[in-house]
Amino acid sequence: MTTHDKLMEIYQLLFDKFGPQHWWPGDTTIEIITGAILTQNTSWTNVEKAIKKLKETNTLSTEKLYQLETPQLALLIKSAGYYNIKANRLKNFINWLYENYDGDLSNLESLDTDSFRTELLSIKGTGRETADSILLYAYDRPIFVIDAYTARITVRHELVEPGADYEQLRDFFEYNLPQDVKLYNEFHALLVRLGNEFCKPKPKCSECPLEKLPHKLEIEYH
DNA sequence: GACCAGGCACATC
DNA sequence: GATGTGCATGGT
Repeated sequence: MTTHDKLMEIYQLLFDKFGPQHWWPGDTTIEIITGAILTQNTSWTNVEKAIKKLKETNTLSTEKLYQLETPQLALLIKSAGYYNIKANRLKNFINWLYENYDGDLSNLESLDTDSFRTELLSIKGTGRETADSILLYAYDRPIFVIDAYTARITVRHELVEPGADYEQLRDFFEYNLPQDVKLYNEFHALLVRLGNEFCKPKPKCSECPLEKLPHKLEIEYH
């Protein structure tokens, strides 16, 4: 059995169990980007409250976010946690957009994926997962997003070595799967769903849809 | 009350 | 390059 087959078996089990996840859970490009920054090390339910607040106050647009003072923005996104840092990070992105791309998110569409990723990573507060989430979920680029759940699941199932870093994990998925935006989108969303419900630090393997696949529990991702 | 959550930058060695 | 720390709310 090839690694590709193992990954597709996992994908099929997850899809059969959970069905389509309809990611990213947001309508507009700026909503996806905002969500990607706000969800850093934070549960989505907390982010939802912050997004709701931004919508209620009509501030979830590039123009309004650009006009808002950082302390005002921090208050609006309070429920997402780390709100001072995240207000700065969101402003960093918006300021970068205005300084380099005329404040227009559609001007980013013409970038090739490699330069796009490099540029995103140059913004303070936009790390690899945030950049890759924006590339895949806001701009349909074939980048496989890695997060703590994805790392934990693949390590526990002994698909990668413990201690594999972000780029090694991303290479692993992209090398062993076809370059398919729809697949990357759904697969990562399903892995997060699995992580949320079963593959916790203290796992619930007896109810897990991957229960019958080989796995170990003592391995943890860092 | 402890533990966890869809990271990231920065300091220090 | 590897490791440790601050950042903070809200659900279980």
